[in-house]
Amino acid sequence: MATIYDVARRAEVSPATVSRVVNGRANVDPALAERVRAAMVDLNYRPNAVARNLRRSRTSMWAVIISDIGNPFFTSLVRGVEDVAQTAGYSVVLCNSDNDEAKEGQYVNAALTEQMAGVIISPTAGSPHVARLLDAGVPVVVIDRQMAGADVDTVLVDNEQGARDATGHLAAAGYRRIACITGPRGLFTAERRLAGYRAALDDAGLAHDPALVRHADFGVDGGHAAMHSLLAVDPRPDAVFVGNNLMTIGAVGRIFDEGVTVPEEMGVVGFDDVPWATLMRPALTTVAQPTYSVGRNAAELLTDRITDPKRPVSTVTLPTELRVRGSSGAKP
Amino acid sequence: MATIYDVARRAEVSPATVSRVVNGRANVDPALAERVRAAMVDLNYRPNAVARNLRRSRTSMWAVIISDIGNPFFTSLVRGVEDVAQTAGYSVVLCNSDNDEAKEGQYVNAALTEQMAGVIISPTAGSPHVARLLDAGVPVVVIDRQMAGADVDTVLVDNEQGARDATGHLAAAGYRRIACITGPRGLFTAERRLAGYRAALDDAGLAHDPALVRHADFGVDGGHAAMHSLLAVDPRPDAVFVGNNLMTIGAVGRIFDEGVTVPEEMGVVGFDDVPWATLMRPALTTVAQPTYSVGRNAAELLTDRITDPKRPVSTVTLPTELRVRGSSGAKP
DNA sequence: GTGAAAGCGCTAACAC
DNA sequence: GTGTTAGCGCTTTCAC
Repeated sequence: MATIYDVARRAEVSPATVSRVVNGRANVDPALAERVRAAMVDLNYRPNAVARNLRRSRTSMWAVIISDIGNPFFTSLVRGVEDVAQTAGYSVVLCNSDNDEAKEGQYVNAALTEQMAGVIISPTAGSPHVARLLDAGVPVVVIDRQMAGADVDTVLVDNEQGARDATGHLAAAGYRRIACITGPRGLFTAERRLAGYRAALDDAGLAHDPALVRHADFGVDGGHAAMHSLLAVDPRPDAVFVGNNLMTIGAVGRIFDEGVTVPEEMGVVGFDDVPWATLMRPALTTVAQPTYSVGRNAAELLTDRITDPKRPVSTVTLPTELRVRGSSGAKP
Repeated sequence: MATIYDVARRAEVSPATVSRVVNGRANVDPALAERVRAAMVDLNYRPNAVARNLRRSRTSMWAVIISDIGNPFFTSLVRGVEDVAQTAGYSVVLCNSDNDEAKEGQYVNAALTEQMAGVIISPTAGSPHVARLLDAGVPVVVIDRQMAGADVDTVLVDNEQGARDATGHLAAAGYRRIACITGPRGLFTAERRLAGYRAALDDAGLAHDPALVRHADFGVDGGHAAMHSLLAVDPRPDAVFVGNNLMTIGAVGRIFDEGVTVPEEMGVVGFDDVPWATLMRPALTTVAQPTYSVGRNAAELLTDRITDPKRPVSTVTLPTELRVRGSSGAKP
């Protein structure tokens, strides 16, 4: 691998001049610059980013640590981050923590030891790792979760309002015993969505029946099991608001297994829009999250934070959008 | 940030000794080692990976460059890679090329300048970038595509056999005018799947009707448009084999739009299993790919290549599995 | 406008 | 078993 010295020798200039050309500094004689460029091509020179990073003691990479690479939520989020990163001159590396605190810790270590320029993270519940990044002075933006008491830039979606819209829509369609399957107790998004569900019941003057609320694990099987137990409640719920996309798969699967009809016997609204929502029969009504915007906003907050580490932290909350389809069609 | 010299001073040893302790070398007096560890904790010392990488002139990161982060195919593939990487002591960073050759080029540049220890890549069609990695001596494993004439370790799934199984299954179920929607012309996986479709028609003694073959873009809209035009063919096809998961969404959507019934008027089999296959009514018959295994195998080939750069290249081809569900139910 | 030279933080000979 | 020392390849003062 050719080094900057090889190029300098061949172009008969000093390494400093090569460096200036490589980095597009002015103050280089055009003739010299041309010679340098020719030498770089001849030698197939490629700057060694590791050496540069060491010398500058900073890198141009961002780590995006997400909790589940399989969740469509993160797909367009990553695109939003990438689009901003690219114009700002950063590369994005994705790290998949799989909702596992230990794995998350490893990636945080990597971000720290690799001197990443910034980190965007959707932390696992009660994660101690965000604090470690903050302590080390690494610019951080948290997405999708609010860190209790942490002084950190954050991008959220309005989970409560989204859940309230969804549940309110079911109530308006005539459903009266509306159940809720939400995520694990104590998890930020799960609690907010549950709160929105409750608020909507109040709005509609419907009674709260604790027997109609389930906490599951945000996974397919959890949704399936929760729906199984809800269908055994007497009197049976006539609608269900499911608090994320994967649990919706499980819940709807269970509803079909039991031969219960949608939307006549059971209205369904899911949180998170998914590409296949229109493929279900009836098509699935969902609360769509502005995932691309979440990514963009997080990336913009990160560039701002990198530019000015002292600026006050801010939290951006983005609205959801209810997409009404057949699964919540008016109760006959 | 504390350096190795700070730790050495505090522990009253040399930097070399600290380095030995950090890297778990033997040959260090336990008492000294203890002092060093204490000093590291006191100073909250964290080794600077950039400096280490420069000195060793290698890193412990792998780049996994995938063509579409939104495709479920890559989800468990990444898990397979990560599981192997972790035990081998590597970190995995994901790069999303979005099937864009320019973006892929950027990530290849990053892998090169950042001195990545290895690269696993699903290249865009006709990508020149794999050759650049190879030329630079970077260990590379190609997945999902066969690079014409390139001397590179490769992990594939048996696209042709999978398509043949799918189409043969439709024929066996009694469908007679079986259409095919495959990917872009010249794309490796698209061509192999088309070849498998044709082989199955031969197996079943069915005629080849060129009017029943479509090339689309492996996206939802492409599948939708292709199905739209297939439904206008007279006589209409009575079944369709769709060459990837996203196009299947579009194609099935179109079939429903037209009020055509599945599986009675139109049998459907898709390539790539998806989590929501069982949610469709009827549930979707698919050709499942062993995605996790693809990831594991690629990672294992990569470690082998890193260990022994001179070993002959190998290609691993993994079998698919036909998952029969309702959408291909016997034609009445 | 250009070059000489000093490190960034670490590891690995080599000497003791 | 431990310390000294010389770089890894680059950027950046500081002279000129």
